[in-house]
Amino acid sequence: MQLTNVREHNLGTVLNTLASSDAPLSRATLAQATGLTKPTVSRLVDELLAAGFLIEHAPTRAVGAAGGRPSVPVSIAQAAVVGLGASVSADHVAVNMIDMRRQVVAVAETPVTRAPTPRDAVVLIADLAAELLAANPHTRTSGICVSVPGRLSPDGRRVQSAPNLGWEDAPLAELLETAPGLEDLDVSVENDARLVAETEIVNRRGEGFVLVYGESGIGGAVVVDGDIQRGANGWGGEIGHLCLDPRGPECRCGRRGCLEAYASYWAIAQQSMQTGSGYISEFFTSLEGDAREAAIERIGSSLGLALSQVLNIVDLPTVVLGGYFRHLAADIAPLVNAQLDRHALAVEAGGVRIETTTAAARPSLAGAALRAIQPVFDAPAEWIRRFEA
Amino acid sequence: MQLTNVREHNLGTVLNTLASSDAPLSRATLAQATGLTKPTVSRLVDELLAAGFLIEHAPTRAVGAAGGRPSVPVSIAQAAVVGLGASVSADHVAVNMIDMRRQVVAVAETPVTRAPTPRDAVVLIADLAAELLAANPHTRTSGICVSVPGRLSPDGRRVQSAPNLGWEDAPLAELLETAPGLEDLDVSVENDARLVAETEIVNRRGEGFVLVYGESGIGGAVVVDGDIQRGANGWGGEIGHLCLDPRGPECRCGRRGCLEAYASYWAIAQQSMQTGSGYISEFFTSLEGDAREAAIERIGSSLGLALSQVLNIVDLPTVVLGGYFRHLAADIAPLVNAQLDRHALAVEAGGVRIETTTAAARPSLAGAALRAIQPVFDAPAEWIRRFEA
DNA sequence: ATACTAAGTAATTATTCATAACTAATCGTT
DNA sequence: AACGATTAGTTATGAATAATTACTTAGTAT
Repeated sequence: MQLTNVREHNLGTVLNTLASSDAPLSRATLAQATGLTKPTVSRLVDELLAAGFLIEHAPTRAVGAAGGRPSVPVSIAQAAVVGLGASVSADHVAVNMIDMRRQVVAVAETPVTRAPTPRDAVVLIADLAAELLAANPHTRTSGICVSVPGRLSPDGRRVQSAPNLGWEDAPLAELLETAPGLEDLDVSVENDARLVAETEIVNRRGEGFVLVYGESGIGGAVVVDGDIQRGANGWGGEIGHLCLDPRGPECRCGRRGCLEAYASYWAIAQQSMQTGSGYISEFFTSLEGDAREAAIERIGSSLGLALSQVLNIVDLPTVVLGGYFRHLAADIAPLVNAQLDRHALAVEAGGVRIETTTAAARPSLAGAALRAIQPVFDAPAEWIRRFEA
Repeated sequence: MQLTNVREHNLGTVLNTLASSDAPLSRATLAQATGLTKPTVSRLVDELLAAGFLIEHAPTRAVGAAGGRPSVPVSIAQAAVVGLGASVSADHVAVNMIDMRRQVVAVAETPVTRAPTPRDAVVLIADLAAELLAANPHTRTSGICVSVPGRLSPDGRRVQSAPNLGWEDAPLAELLETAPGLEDLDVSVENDARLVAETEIVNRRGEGFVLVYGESGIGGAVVVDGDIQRGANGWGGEIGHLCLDPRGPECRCGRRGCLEAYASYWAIAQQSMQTGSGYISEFFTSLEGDAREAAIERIGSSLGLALSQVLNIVDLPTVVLGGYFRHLAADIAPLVNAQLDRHALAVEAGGVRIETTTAAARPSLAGAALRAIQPVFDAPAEWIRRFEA
């Protein structure tokens, strides 16, 4: 432990404590929450105020007590720093901007007629980013994170495969770093399901969960203590290819009996003999009658079995349904629960809650921007230095 | 981060760096390995030397270089502190002693004719511990950890159920703490499979793995970055009750198609119509001909399928087979690999290594003692104070 | 002998948080 | 209105720790 890191660590603690609090907090409350002493917190808060990362509010009188000096609540300043998120899909490219309150302040989008090449996608992203930055001229920007519906290399610099975009081994991080207008930004790339998980981590304040995300395929993430489990090759949480039955239906991946072969968009479309309009969520809302019944049954029970397996291995209290599973949640939850009751150990103890993603719209885009700005919370001193220079 | 903790942290870093090195290290090497400066390391090493936690060796000349002052290697002193491990099973109670080199220095054992009650087990453990401590009078002891073949409460103080011992909701930690002779020791209780994992963590230097441990049931552990994943209710890594087939054979736990219902001792014994001598490893070595073939086939393929599921969720590079699986490893490995090839994503990238537990004998007992002494490595300053007082 | 190299030590400095005492601001009671 | 009680926040001082810099030590190579 370098002594230099202690202040960095403590500044981060203060900032993160404020970030995960709904209301502004006083220095005294912060001291109690962080375990640091009042003078220490005072110093740290002053430093963050000077950097423009925090703002002071009007003094408020003590809560229920008899007297006492009014406290001066501080909270995170919106405009101090922003992060950019981007997402690429077969029909549009979008970029958004998030402030340090973790609220989206701007979105820009370009529709495309067919899936862009990696190079085209980067150009579109750079243009949209420039547009957003021009419209908000006085902000300092930490970085940009791009959400991709596909699998990444373990180092996160290449997109190994994104079937929906037709990408194979695309050096996306490198393209982004050299794109005009993005030179000064920290660049990262991440899988869309993982970024939905990032949004959930923020909204759930670090409690562990298993995310299942239905889009073109079925993605997922396992989150323990606020950290996404990546594993040795970056495939941690790839719930879509859990084997439910070795003699089950064939999957796109060439294996047999994967969850995707039961509960994915293409599997259900195939099963119900419908072509699908191309828009996944529309497809599911368009299903009616017996076809809908059958799809619900198939999705609910296969998902329940897969989740039983996941929960027996990682033992987490919450399952979060995202993507089109979110829209079907009310219908599939009883079926999922029935399977969990039958197969999951965790049900005997604390039980398992089935919930849906908390973000209203574009959770992976929101997650991308969150990922872009998170470093500022983790190492404020470094960013204070960078923005001064 | 309290400033007080910095030294504690750095002492721990130095001690753990030395512990995970085969050879003694010089102060200069330690400085490089830990990222601390030479003067700082010098101070920390001197402190640990004064406490008797380290010893200096004779100076050795520089390795391949042209000249230079000879370095003075230091290494961990064996006798500084010992930890006690204990294990309880249906036919014996054992206690061992491990030094800070993490080597077993003494073992004592009492056979029993039938499974002891919790109270009797504690008496036997305390007697054996007293015996070992009396035979090694000049050592300071950190604590004792007891290995139990059963499921613990989330706080680790009660044995919720241990079918082999006939225990139900036994307050083992409390009984141990009040046992005569153990008053001054830190007491803990842990599941046997988890303690086998603890041994593997030490021997594998923190690389992640999945452990499958076959004894009376099938236990397991998932280890990521040197940490055993426990989960919300303490059931993380309970691979034995993964569901391989919802319509599969009935399991002891009341569910259907659990791995245990295919690959456990009792399932195989049932299948092969043999009574079993009572000793599990003897049972498997006694199997011959078709019965053995069938058992291998059944164990290998079910284990392979279960491991495929685990690895798709946690994506780790190594599977470690323990307990009776260890003895069958050569035979079942091809079958396991065949299933992994068919169902596990990880095989496509780095591949998965199938290995066996590294400890020669009694891995759970060794793990118990390791667990007992580990706190000394993590917070040396605290123990230096405790031993001074 | 001399130069060179690397290990380890010593003295000083800088950074940081902890402690304790103090000031500030408000409420309630007398 | 005066006073005490209460809580927030600041100031001054102190203690702990690692970083920096320069130095000494003990060898090898020429």
